[in-house]
Amino acid sequence: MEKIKIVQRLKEKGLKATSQRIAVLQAVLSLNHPTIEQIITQLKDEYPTIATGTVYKILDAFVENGIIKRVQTDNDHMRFDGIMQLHHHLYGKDSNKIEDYFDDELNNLLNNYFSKKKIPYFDIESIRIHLIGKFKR
Amino acid sequence: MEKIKIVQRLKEKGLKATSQRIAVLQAVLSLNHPTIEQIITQLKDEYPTIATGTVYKILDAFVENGIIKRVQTDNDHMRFDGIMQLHHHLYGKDSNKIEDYFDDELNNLLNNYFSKKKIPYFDIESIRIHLIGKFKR
DNA sequence: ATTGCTGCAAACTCTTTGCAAGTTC
DNA sequence: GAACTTGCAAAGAGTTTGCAGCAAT
Repeated sequence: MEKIKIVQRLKEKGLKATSQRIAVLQAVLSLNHPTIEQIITQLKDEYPTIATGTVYKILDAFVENGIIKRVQTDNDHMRFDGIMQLHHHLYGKDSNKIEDYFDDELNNLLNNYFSKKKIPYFDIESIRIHLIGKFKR
Repeated sequence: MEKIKIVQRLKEKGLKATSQRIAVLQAVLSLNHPTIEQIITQLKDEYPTIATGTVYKILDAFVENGIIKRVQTDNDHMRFDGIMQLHHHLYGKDSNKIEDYFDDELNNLLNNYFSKKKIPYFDIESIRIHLIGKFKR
């Protein structure tokens, strides 16, 4: 994504477009569900002075403002996802890999299903599928 | 669950049925996706001498042996689930609540769907739905 | 008796916080 | 210039580890 769009994405939410934020958002978008560590590693080349605490603060601000999302994991460290469009995830059982999975047919199927079968005590806002299995080589 | 079945569940996996393990498993089964803290709180009454590190070790052993599962969360602390039967989860958006959701009709629908629509580079072993929304009061 | 488990406390790792100095609008 | 953001370093929280003593089989 070009820098101009990144800046836009920040300003839309009322966040100041500092060079650190731009770099962090670029990193999240270019990496695949990265941990903080991976983000910092990626940044250090072009931005060796960035502070760990700053990266945490930036990512928190992004999540709060709906610019990125946290990825759910069993346990390991925080991971982030810059794709805000509805999608699902493939979780590699042995590898630590998480891949995006887009499937509108599936989304329709599920929306249909849950529009008929209501859960009495719960209002669904979004539906996410976790497909757990193995990536083929 | 009665104590005898708990002991069975441990011995089946080759784990010694210590009183600490029995108490931890009972706690996980009686609580709703508890954190470690909740488990320890529950245990302290009847078992005030149990050590935090021991609880961590016990839970790890349980997960490794398929006696319980970890629950995925955005970020907060480890949570555990003693129900091994296939089921899904409702995540309260504001509350921190996670509830179980059983739905065989849904399971069939999804199994059907994915038996037709293969993902070329991925072998699905299990499908879990996360329904994110709000619990009605 | 053997093997495995617990309790404890110290060590680790990741994450959060506070504040002065620096930037953006 | 006002308001916000960064860097830094220290503190916090949760989790892991090692080992001597203890318990289960």
